[in-house]
Amino acid sequence: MKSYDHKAIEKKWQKKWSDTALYKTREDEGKEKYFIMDMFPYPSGDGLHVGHPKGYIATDVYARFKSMSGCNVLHPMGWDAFGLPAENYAIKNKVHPEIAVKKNVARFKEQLEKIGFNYDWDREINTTDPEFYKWTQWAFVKMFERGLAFESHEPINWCPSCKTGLANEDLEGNVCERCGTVVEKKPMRQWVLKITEYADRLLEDLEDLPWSESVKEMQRNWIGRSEGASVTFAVKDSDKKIEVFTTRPDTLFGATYMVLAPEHAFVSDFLEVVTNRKEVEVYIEQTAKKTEIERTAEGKEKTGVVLDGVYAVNPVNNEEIPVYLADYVLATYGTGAIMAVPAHDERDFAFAKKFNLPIRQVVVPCADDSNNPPQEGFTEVKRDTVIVHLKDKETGKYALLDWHGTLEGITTAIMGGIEEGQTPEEAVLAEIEEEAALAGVTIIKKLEWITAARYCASHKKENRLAIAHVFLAEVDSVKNQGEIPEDEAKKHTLVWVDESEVLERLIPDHQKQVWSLLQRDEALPGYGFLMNSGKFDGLTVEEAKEKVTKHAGGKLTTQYRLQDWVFSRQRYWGEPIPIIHCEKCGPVAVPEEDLPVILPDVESYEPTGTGESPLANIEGWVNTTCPTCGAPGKRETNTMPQWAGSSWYYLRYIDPKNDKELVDKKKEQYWSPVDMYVGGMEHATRHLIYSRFWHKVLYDIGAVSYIEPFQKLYTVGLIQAEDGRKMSKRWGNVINPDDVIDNVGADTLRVYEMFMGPFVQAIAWSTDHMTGARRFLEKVYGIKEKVSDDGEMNELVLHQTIQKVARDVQDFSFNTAISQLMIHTNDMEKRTSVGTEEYKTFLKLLAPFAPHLTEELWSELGGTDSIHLEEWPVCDESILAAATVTVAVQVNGKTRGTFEAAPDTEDSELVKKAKEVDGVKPHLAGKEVVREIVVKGRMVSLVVK
RNA sequence: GCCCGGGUGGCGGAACUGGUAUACGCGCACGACUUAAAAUCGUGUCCCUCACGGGAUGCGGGUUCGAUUCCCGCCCCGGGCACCA
Repeated sequence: MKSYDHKAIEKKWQKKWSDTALYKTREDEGKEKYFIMDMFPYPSGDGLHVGHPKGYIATDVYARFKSMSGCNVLHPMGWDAFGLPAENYAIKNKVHPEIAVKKNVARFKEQLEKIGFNYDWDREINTTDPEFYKWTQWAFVKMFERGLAFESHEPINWCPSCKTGLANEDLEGNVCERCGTVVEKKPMRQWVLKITEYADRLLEDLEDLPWSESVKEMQRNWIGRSEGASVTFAVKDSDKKIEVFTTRPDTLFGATYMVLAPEHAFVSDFLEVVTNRKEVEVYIEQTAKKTEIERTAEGKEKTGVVLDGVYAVNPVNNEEIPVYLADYVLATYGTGAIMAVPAHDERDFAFAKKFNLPIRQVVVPCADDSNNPPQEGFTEVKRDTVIVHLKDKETGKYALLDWHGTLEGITTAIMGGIEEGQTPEEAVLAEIEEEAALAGVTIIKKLEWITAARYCASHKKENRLAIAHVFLAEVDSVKNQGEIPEDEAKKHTLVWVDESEVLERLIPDHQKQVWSLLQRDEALPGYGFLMNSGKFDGLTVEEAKEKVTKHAGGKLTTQYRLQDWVFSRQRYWGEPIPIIHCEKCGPVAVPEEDLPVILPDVESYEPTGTGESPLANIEGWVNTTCPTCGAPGKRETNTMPQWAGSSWYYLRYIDPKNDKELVDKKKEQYWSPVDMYVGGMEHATRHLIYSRFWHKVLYDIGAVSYIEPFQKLYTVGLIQAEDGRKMSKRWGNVINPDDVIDNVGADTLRVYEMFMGPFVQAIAWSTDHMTGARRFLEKVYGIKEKVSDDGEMNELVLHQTIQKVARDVQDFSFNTAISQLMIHTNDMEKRTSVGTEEYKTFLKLLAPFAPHLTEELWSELGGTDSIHLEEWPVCDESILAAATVTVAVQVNGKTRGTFEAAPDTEDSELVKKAKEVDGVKPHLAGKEVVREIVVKGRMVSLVVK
């Protein structure tokens, strides 16, 4: 299916364009500015990601459109080509990182030019350029001076294969992202950035960003803010104290034991005191050996050991409770210690069951009956009641009551009040006797919780709070069922239903809840009011939180899941951390005038294997003098992670050659923030949080003028293999873009990738569907034959297309933009001739999508300059406004016909016309029109009786 | 388990702010051209019905003159976090 020679055309124009940027970065007066960025590498194999150029094509289309629309466009290339892939390549092929980067960039450029990507390459920067990383080091020094960068000796992840330390972002689960080896824990000195200090701002400023909800939500989860209280427990016969964090201070009275993280430092304080020291030490050792995978692979099965002889004192009631070590408590979150409330926490519940610890309910789950809600101003009355689910052993069915009269519509289990002097069990048997006339009943389970419901007894002007004791009972057979008394039968009908239907038949929420609790063996949900809590009984959970905290002498606090950012690597590669260690002064920042600290030449830049950076072996580099006191000092040999440069590189693109400051303030104010950032979902929680943090630090030190770096953010949907799986060399299902370009051309590839579906959505590649894109371009090419100056014009379709393509490209809805271009093409194809002006305008609209073909046709039509430097066509709104509209007519909500009308037709005239439409008349015959609704330019809706 | 996103023909998908559901493309069927095939062009293509008409946007209910769109309950798929107290 070859009707135009894509190879010749594409080659010709790529050559002509090679030294012309099709959208040069400009700062022309009076033009709108646009700063567009993407982060995807396109080249595949050899250490780079296997991928498709969808992201780049999209930003390219967008940039061309903006440029043609008269905007100043800044569109630099992404970052990944210079980062981790290059490093991997360097290590694997034993070449210097700088060479690896150069190779990658050259290749990157070549591949992008193949798909018609062509712009101002002079702005590019990369990590090996000291002029660039000087400013990364500069920012680090500023952080150090503000206490935001500090040293720490926490255990870190160690990859035994790469022989290097890894931060969380280098891991997938607990597996090294680069080599797939399971990592170990190893204590090591690290530089850490205090990102937690920015947690609240990172969270709050998220609100106003026009990002997709899912990315925002991921960041919120990642930061993981939770509000609660910190409470201190004294230790019996000791001056030690244990502080815990809890989100449920309202359940303090339910704490029946305490748990410490086994790896937590303060555990050793207790070793002297415990009477089972051996056992405790064994457990600590076992936990340390377990990898994180083992810990989670064991599921939620709880393990732990008691600290015999150690008791904590609950500050709310001075109760002495045992203390355990268990690995379900993490040393890294909160204080590394918890109070355990088994009645109201899943994990504590599971642990308590396994270790036979007491479970004390302190919150009664209480639901307001939505069918019969409590009324304002009624007297509050409390009743003790029983609810019993009765099972017929023979059939397996359960007894339910369908209520009549005032309770019509309600279906419940058998229930009733507990009379004076009755036990709940006696009440159960009595109710079954009364309501079901059954004897020979056995109670088989009593729910360990009590529950409650509030409802309104309107006839007595009472709000009732029913405290319910819940039971499960069985009857051998219903054969000897007696006569149900008349007064009971009047109130309700007894029905027997299958177990699977019980839940859906039960009507007030409380009844459903009771059934669910009876089925499950779980901790209780987190709403209701307090019990077993002394003077706080009866308060709601919300009311109690602050009051109980105060009573316990604790304070309300906030915790985050987000941890500080481990910012050092033991590698050659990367920006050296600009610190000098002096024996007298400690760690001292390298003065600004001595920046950048440049990587020395080195024979082997592979990891040393000892955990130290290869730089540590270069004595001439390591030994220096302290900038403060002049005494001998040693340089920091750790280097920064790849995230360092990528956290702010977008700012450097604005002003890549500046040697005076990070970025010129005026230029920064002009171009910032990035208007459109396109990347992958994998950046949602790491790169995008790190950049936001870095940017906010720069804002705080006055280097930039906006609090957020990126405005619109689009995450590109993955192109899956034709079989619906991920493209992977392992599966052999990879579609190589280079082959596609060879077969059908770069233009077809571009059109197809933009047309295949919504930009953000993951879609499977389909070579079949791609033929549609090729056919479309062939039609466009074919129409050229009938183009003439006096050819036929369809202004309406043309201007509709101008409008829709502009709007859709703006919204990144490339698929619908192309759809409209196809509609226009089909329209031109049906005509015998096409006017030159219309065709030329159409080509301009198509140009961003199919740059080579449109450039060729443009020049054939006499264009001397590039079509990509033309101006974007302007939509003539008056043509659209003057077009007649099709008005639909609905009768009682059903469409019965349509008619054509001028857009400015009066409402009354539209109604009159609507009533005369053929398909409508029979539906009006003999009926009265009671309502007429007119939606201008769209429809008339008639309601008849 | 918790949170987020989604469910529309045989397939990819479209539908402005509640206003003619199924645009555009792929596929399929029939026809034209051809000795023939491919390519191309034309016509048709949600389901039931000869028709009138009726029914369909995961399922059930609600609000509305009118619901893919809003509300309530459920099912399924995708993704994120996950012993985070």
